[in-house]
Amino acid sequence: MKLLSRQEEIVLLSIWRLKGNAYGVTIREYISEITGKYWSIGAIYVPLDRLVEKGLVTTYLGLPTERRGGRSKKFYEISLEGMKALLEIRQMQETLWKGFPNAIVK
Amino acid sequence: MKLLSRQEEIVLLSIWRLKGNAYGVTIREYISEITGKYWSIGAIYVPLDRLVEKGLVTTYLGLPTERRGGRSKKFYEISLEGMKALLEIRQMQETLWKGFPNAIVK
DNA sequence: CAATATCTTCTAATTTATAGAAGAATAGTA
DNA sequence: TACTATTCTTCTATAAATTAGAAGATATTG
Repeated sequence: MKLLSRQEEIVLLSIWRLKGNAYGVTIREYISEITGKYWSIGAIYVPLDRLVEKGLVTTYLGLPTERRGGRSKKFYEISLEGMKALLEIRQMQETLWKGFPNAIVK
Repeated sequence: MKLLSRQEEIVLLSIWRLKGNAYGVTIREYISEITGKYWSIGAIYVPLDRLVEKGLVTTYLGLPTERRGGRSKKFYEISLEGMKALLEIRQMQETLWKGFPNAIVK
């Protein structure tokens, strides 16, 4: 299996953390918050679509809520494959980062 | 500053771990070993060049050795900027991964 | 119905990643 | 010296991922 890209990792972990409330808008908000950077709409939906295509996440449509407006929310969930991909990348990261200092020592 | 890409992270950490012995060939070997995957020559040198261009690593040429063959080795070192970029990405990762399980629980 | 709000789809442009042929430099050997 | 084997990097082309945001869809409110 190919390694997860950076953006795939971030998006997957966001879905995991948002639990049953992971859809485009909340994922984008969460990622902006964590990274402190601006993320365009496409920067969220494009990798989401790819993750679905690869089978790392699944989706289901939400029902109308009491809040005004919007198409049906498209909720995302991590599949078993997605969890495995995350575990794999974490293992690699732990190997790579082992022993790396917590601050810059000159 | 933009986030490090996956490949930039891997390459930077490889340089860090290889200390004074980080040049194209050893970096490629190390990354293959860590990831268990095949990496083409370009997959190493292209991101290396970009890291130099961005100022995250510096280079110096090695002198001929007793071993046969080859152009001068081009050694790589992480710059202060590079270390900062690594610390930044690690902090983000720790936030993202916090609480993630060690195994898949159904 | 018009106005407003919330969400997703789509597509184009930019940046990264991936592959490997070609070229360069050095040492060994006849 | 000439030639062969070896080790490394440069270069360039293609594929894939990232990024941006206009458009369109759907819902509520007045």
